[in-house]
Amino acid sequence: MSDNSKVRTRFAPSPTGYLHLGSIRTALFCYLFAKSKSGQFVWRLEDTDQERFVSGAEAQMRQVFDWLGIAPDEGPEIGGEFGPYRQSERLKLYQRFAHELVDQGLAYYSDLNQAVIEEAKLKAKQDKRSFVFRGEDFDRQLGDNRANVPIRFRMSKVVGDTVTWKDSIRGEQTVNLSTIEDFILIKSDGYPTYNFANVIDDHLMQVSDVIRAEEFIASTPKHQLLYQSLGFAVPNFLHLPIVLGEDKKKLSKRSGASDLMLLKHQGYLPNAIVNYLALLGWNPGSTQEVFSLSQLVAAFNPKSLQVSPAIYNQERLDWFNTQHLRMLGMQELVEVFKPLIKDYFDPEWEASRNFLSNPDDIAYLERILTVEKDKITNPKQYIDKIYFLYRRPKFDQTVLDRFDLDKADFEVVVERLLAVLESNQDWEKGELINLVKGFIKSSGLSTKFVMMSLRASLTSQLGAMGIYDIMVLLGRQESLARLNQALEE
RNA sequence: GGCCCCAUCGUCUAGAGGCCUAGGACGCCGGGUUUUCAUCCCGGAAACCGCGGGUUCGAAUCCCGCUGGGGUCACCA
Repeated sequence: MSDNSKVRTRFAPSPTGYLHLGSIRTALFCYLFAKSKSGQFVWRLEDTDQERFVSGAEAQMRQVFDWLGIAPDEGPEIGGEFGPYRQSERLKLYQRFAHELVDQGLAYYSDLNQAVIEEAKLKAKQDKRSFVFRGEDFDRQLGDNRANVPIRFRMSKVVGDTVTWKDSIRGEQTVNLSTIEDFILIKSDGYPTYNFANVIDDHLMQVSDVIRAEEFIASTPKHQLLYQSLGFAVPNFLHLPIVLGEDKKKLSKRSGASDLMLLKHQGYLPNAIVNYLALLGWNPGSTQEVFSLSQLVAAFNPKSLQVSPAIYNQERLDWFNTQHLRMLGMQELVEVFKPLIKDYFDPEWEASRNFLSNPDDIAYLERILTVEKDKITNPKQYIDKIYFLYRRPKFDQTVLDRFDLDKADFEVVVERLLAVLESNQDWEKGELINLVKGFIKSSGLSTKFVMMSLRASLTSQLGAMGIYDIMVLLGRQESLARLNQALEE
């Protein structure tokens, strides 16, 4: 199946929970692979586990694709000529192929008691050897009632000693047949197992390249056997390395930012996440780091895919986010910040329910962002920094301690500063700079001390934005009020 | 434990026998710009290429062993 004109990849998650960064990266590579070859990217839902099914998971996945821009060409709800795309809606298909194998003697009904197998398994463990279940050892007569009886693949019918396949980035792989058990094709509830449904669907949906995570390498020999037995053409296989958390353990919900929607709420841009993920385990063959999705499609080459695991690193993601933040226009930037600001205020400030629905609020936000546009590196943290613009912070002795300012000196400066500033009506940036500079010069005080005093009075916090911008944004009345408040304390 | 996969700065990576006294990026440290914060700019430290053997005139690059890490051993995917 090396027909380049019909490249089709597929992302086939099970709806058992939220997609984490690792699986999203797998989806991304499937997408990039297909699109870089003008192929199709198919989304299939592997909902064959009735017990672990999580309703809402499918919708969440859809949301993720939409937000990231990794649009599947086919899938549940989306449709396509190879549907349905939910495995639970394809049960008859799997049954048909399973029965075909049974008729050929390549599979059999196996109603063996689970306890018997467990016992054999335990014994194998005691003997320090691996347990490989083969029906022959447990053969028994089956009555007429075959309902609720699982179907197993019959290994004894397979000819040869080994199975071999070629992984697109790992090379030739060989596994000894003796390590493969009579695995289950159809479960007793009539649903297919992953191993079986996967092969049937990839064939029926004409998938040319099976791109999935490393953890599936171990089950690939079973798939090979199935392709052979069913007489299906074998697609290309490519197993991606897994993504490890910062603790070097497999990425999980607990690894922090594994929930994409959480990242979204923290002001991370979809392009930044895509960019970061793409460069985690792949390189463009140049020193270029910043890419848009379409640039990634153009640059993508599976040959540069890494074969060893990569560790997720938030700081690097942050950097990519900054890069993509800088490329945004003002309107887009406002859209990023609107929900963040709203989230920040809503819980503590009832009156803010309507916050940002007022055009004045949007205009104010826009004024802030215009000043700060090229300085923001982390949206979520940034809100903390500019909080003082929205609400007057409490001023007390601890503020002075934080700034390492002497109380007596501080009061004298603020008092004199206040006199100078009050005399000014314009409150325009250039004028304020002249005023303060003039004051510094005539007073003979150090710039740092004066600026720090101003900063302490106006914001009560270290490190926000430039002083003059703060004064302008706050306005004359509020600025003077804060200076006065600092004096009273 | 069996089987399988992997191994270059803390992290993401370049490197497909001589271009490597190992390059880039994130982070970190130092300096400069900003008479304040941040941004930005410049510089620096950081991998004796996991270890040990080979092959070769020559190895991060090829081979073998070891060690370490990971995956997988379900009527889960």
